[in-house]
Amino acid sequence: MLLRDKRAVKSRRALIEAGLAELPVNPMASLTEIAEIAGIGRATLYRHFASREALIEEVLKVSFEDIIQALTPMEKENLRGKQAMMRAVELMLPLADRLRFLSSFWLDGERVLSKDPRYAFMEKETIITVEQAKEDGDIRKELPTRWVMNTYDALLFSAWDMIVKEEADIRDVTALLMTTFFDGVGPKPRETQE
Amino acid sequence: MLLRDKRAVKSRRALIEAGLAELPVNPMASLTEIAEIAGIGRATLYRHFASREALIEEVLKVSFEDIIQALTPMEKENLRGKQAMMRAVELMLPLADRLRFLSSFWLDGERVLSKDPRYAFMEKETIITVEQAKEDGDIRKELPTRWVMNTYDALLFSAWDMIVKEEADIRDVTALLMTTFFDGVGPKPRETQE
DNA sequence: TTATTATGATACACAATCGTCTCATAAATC
DNA sequence: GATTTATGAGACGATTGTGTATCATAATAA
Repeated sequence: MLLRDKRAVKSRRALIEAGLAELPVNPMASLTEIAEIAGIGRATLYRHFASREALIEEVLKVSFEDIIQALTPMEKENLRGKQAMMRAVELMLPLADRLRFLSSFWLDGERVLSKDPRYAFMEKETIITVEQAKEDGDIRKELPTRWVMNTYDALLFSAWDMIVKEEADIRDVTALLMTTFFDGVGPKPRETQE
Repeated sequence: MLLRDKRAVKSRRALIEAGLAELPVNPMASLTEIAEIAGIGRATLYRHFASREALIEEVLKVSFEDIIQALTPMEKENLRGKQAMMRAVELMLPLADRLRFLSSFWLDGERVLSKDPRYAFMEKETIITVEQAKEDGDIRKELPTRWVMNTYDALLFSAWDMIVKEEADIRDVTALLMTTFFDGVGPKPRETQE
């Protein structure tokens, strides 16, 4: 299955999308179910992925790749600290389903996403950015970087949750996220940004 | 199995604890595995719980009950708004494993926790408290209550994550949570309290 | 057009899980 | 101490998921 054929590309994509959508909601979904959701025969699933593990691994890979790819525009923008964090939110929110998939495997048995080198890469970038924001005075220095990062991630999922439930659109949620993150929910929003 | 016997009480408790600990990490865990973790024979598990579903339902029930019970001291304290939210965090954080279990079944297939009447009860209380805080000027009125609640929940899990990883103790995390929630991570923490 | 290739359907063996049952044993209740 | 009751171990059939194989068909590539 070398993906030279239109059909193979389409099948593969459908299977990955099915896994991406179904596995976080129903982690016990059988490969039969996933194939059905993808609208593809079970046998074909096995032609593309040797096992359940292989499918999950592939969905993880695609999720990481998509997120990193979504962030590539930032390479040329030379943002730092707070500005970089705001831009990253904007770019990642449309891919919240990928983030959800990653988070649903956050603690999954053997896998332990926090030890994945791809996660480590993204984490390292975030640490740098948070510490820039601290230097710039946009984040209080006495807050542990780990806590700030957890908060950042937590708010991203909170934002995603509102988007999928259609309680707000991406624009609104991005604004809510940034103001809550930097200013909290308390009164009198401050001018912390230029 | 009417729980008049010491042994039955102990077995039941062990099984629920095993489910509470294992299912969020490994949602595909078989009942054999859960029985082993509990240190109890598989046959005995079936004597207590008719099925996997029944076990999960029971763990959910116990989780809800424990959380609500942990919050009972507040009935006599007559707190409102921000004060009530801070106190609730303090009381709930030690039960973060229960919260984690609930959250891991947040979107689980048929269940959809957000439609559970027990969840609806807790949610209703939270809505009231958040709106009190808005009236009191402790939370900005222009923020959607739904967003504020999501943020609150998200930070609770963020806090729990640091606790289980032993990156901070409950006291520190409670303080981080409250300051981040009400003041954000930005500079110059304000005097929003009393 | 012709040759190639992915696909769906189906059948298959294998393993794991499920849920029930029995029976001897050990612990509890009385 | 006598009786009741929960337990562990094991056997059991039924069901379900897994992974492989085959074959006719339809879409693609050449």
